[in-house]
Amino acid sequence: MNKIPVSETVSYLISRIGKAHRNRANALLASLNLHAGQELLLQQIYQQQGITLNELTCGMCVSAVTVTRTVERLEKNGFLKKERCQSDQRAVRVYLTEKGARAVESVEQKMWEVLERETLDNLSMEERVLLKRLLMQVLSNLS
Amino acid sequence: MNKIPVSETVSYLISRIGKAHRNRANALLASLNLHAGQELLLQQIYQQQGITLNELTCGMCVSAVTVTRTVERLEKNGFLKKERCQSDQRAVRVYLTEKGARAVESVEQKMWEVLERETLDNLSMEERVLLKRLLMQVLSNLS
DNA sequence: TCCACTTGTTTAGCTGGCTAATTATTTCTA
DNA sequence: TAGAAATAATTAGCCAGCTAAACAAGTGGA
Repeated sequence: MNKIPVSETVSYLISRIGKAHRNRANALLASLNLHAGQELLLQQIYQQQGITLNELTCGMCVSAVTVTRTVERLEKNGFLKKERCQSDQRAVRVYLTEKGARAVESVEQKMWEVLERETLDNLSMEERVLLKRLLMQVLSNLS
Repeated sequence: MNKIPVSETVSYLISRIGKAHRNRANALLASLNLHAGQELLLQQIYQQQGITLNELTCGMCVSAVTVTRTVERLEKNGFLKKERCQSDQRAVRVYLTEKGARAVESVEQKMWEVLERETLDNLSMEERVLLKRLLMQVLSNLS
């Protein structure tokens, strides 16, 4: 039962990769005046205009508080508009503005594609497929 | 050149895993009144009593500001003590208190081992070795 | 119908991360 | 040796995440 040091564990690797990956995403988003958390949210609204905050909360695996505040800042910066739901006055629906829609469209080019290319650099096709399969199992383990 | 949706990329998987992993680490640390960022810092001090804030900054791949504030909070909660360096009055050296040392020792049992076991659940030995190798390449790509 | 419960959102207050700018000290160099 | 440059830490102010607690609106049952 010879223990391996923490710095040699897969868990430690994951925490380092998570940070490096987020840092890189933020750097790529900086030119669009967006942050990583904001981008995922805009993307969801892009796919479903009029989505409610509660639906955003579920879809992003993030607390409702975080959604409220992120939406608030994105509205202040002109990326989206809020509107209270007619049929259920508790709920708030959000819609992308033109600025918001343009941002989502250019992010795919400027961030996700670059990030994916950089992440998978130096890996063969077989290794990429394998990595994806293993990571899906890890995500399932942690969820 | 048929594009795959963002939600099918390895990058997206990594961001989801990063969050799930951090959440699980925080949950395991909660009983010790620690957060994930604080633990890594205490661990470094444990390995090198009297380490300076600047050395901590380099070792953790984190900004100097974050180190200053995390150290401040950990000192307030009695996990460590600060002391100005004699030979270089600019630098600050930090030392674990007994409480801090006990915390580091129990974290290894209560967090890292559990986290590693959960992370690698349902993977064979060969898959674990492979996953580690692939993740080391990814980390290298992103650093 | 009215009260209890559930649901959607928000407020308050915390940690963790960042950049930019400031302060204090050391080091280097003209 | 005096002044410029580099280094270590801090302050101010931002975004992202969280829990706990409050509030408002809908739902259901006695």
